Amino acid sequence: MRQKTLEEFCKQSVERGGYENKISENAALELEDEDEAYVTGISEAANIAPDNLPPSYLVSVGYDGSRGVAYVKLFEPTSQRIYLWHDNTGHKPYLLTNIPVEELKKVDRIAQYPGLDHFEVVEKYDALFDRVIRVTKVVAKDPLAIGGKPKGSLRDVIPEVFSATFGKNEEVKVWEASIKYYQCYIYDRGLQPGMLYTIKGGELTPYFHEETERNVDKIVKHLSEDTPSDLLPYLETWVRLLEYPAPKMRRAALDIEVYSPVATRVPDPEEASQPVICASLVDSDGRKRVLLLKREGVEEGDLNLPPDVTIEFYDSEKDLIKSIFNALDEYPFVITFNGDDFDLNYLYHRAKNLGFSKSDIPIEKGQKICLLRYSVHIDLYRFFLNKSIQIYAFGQKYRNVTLDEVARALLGKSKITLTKPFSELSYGDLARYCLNDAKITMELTSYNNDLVMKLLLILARISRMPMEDVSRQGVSKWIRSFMYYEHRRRNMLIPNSEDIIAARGTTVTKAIIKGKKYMGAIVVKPVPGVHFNIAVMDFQSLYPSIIKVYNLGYQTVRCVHEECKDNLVPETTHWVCKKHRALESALIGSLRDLRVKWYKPKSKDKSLQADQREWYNVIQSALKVILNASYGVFGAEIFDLYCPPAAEATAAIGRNIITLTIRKARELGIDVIYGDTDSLFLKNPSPEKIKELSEWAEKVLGMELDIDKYYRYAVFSYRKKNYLGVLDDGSVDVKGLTGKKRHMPLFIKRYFDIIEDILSRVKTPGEFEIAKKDIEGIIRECYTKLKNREWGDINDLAFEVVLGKPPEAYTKTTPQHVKAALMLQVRGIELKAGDTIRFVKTIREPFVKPVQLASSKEIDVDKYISYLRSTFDQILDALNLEFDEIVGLTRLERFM
DNA sequence: GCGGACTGCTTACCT
DNA sequence: ACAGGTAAGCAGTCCGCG
Repeated sequence: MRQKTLEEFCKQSVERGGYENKISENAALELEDEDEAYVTGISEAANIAPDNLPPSYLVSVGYDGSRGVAYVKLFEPTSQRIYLWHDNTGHKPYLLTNIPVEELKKVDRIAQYPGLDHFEVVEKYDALFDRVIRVTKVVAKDPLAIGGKPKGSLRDVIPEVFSATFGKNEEVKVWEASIKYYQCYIYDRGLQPGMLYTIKGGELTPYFHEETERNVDKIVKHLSEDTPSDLLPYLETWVRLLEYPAPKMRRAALDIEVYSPVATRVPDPEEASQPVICASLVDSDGRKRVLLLKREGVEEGDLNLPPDVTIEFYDSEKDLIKSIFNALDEYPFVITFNGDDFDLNYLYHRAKNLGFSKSDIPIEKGQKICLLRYSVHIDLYRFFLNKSIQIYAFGQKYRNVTLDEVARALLGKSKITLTKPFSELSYGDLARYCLNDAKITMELTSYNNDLVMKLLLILARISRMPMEDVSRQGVSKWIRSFMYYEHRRRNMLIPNSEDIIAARGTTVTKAIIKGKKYMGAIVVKPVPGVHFNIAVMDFQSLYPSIIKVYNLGYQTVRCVHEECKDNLVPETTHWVCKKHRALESALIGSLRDLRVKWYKPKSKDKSLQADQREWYNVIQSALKVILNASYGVFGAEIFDLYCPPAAEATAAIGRNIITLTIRKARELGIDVIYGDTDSLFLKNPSPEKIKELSEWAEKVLGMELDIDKYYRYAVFSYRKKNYLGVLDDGSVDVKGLTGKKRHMPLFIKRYFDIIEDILSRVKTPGEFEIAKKDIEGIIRECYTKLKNREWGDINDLAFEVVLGKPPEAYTKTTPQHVKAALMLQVRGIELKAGDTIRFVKTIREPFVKPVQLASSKEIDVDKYISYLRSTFDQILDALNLEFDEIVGLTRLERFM
């Protein structure tokens, strides 16, 4: 019998659109006419996964407190529904300790502990000391007995009881007691979030798709030649996780508006004292609903919304909220922008205030998050706030994480600007505003062929985390999670952070920057001037490569074996194990190889179909996000496998590699113009020389050194991290130059852009001389305009600087933007960390003013001219031009 | 009391 | 709440100065 292809699943789901639940959906629609008791959402029984459930994606795992077991959420792509499956294997939470069972049994506080289940003796591999140890597994009836109770869970009680008596010879140890129970469940059962499962005889059973499996084999085989053989099993695991396609994920975006008596105040969701007056639901099938609360004295306004929008009026707020709740139960995925903090939080408390019973509220409120009982809630605010996502997945396209700015950057759409407070809006205006928010929220998950949803799925797979968690947590948690998973898979003890520090010590090099822990990368002093024909070479993911090739990890750096101590890391006193492969090295190394050798090339492979290429591009971006952070986490205290010597060794080897490579290049007679961390800028190298250098790197260093790009020419001053390069197609890379920085006044930026444009047209050294004259002219023009105070809009002179903390928190110094911020605050404008302050330079104390308060007369022209000078000097230096000479001419001219 | 040399703080950037 | 290195500008401090 032929299996359906996964694409067929997905297509089918689109066609049938998940309309299997017509009954409850209609019930929700008919609410208005019902006088009866509320129709509740789907009953839980309807959501229990039946036997032989069609292949379904495991999207979430949690703990059901009332049943005292773990549960999983399975997303069935044909019906587009979520099914729940509760654990029936008897898995229980536990911790590990070095206190023997007999000792534990002697103490009533432990032996009689209410939540205690039983003790076991287990063996674990202790990677820090390369030995197998016997530890006690303390098994509990519920997760709170292990950790998290304010009064003292077992993880606190055990050290408390034994530290006095036991502490003389050996320290009391408790391990693995701070892992969330549902993560523990994922690890122990080897579950793969984001992958396919079915239910067989009541058991949660992985589902393998033959065609995809064959594909996995093919890819692994293809890559097996140049992968170290011990990494092959890792490669295969990753490839399987990445190759299974993503389903179509039916979802609704929700946005609510709340009445507010004070126009400038957003009502506090914890109090929820004001009514919900509007809600919008926009779903992935294009359905759009606006739910409005009827209120006294509200104008109708223009209620002519597009024909695909359904407007529903509710006499009672309770009915309106009930209607929202029904939808929340229906959709497998619910999308919000800041729903954790506001929308769902507000609805939760508002429903409670209105007397909803617990079972009528589908929202499960945590400390800082809001989850849903039968769906997966994705709060896009949390996801887009993630720095790694912001930088590496979206290339810094947005800066501030607001719905408006993210939507502008990614979709080219924006929020509707309101001229009146919510309380004064007509139904029509309110509906339009709210609907627009829900629409762009939805679109943030659907643009680029559901990029964001696919990214979340892939990240859930790699990290082994529920989709809810992966969307809310940072990259260090993702990395920790897949590393913990691997510990459990290999029956390795997960060390405590202090165990790693105690066993491996700290760093031995001195950082260049005060306050940093160890020395980082090398930046080569550039050769100033204009250089034609520059080849930029770089090492493909240098740090992950080093971790792979040099076997770095907490287990291997400064290992316990005498015989490894001669395997030294350059410039340090650290050595690396020669006997065992570090877990980090295996996991990160295999991920790196996959990205470099498979997913990145495939994402650009024109012989593939567009949607396949797109899918591979999602995968390679996800890998990029993780790989980019993989070295950093070693050196981050907040990372649970923090290992400073491992981070230091990575950077030290990196310095060694770039240094050796520069030396080799020079030996080959190539001029190295510049280099930073993992890159080399080579002047006019012949293809043969490039090849030779690359082969040398491969052979001697075991590193892949490739051409990244060619610059027609590049402009360097003496400054590091500061250059301009013109590519063959005339596009320009500007790196680090002040004229491009975010905070610079638009007036200066505009002239900088003109110069950039002039430079982009230069093709030959000859053309350069003409360009120079043009540049001089532009600078003169800019200077004259300033001198004559002809800047037009004063806003164009504003510096835009972001507050790193609230204005009051600057105690050591008061920078200029803070001075301006304080002036605004005096006027009753509240400011917080992350707000951008727009200010101009003025002639009188304190020499700054927020633009809003400044007039053109008080502008300090000389200050701006000195900024002009320093900004353009970065380019003029390289062109052998002098700012003063250029503008001096004009002064002469003016006197003549 | 004031200017110059210096250090420190802060932001924005690069890899 | 991944790392360190660099540029730039301003704030604040110290020291010398008969």
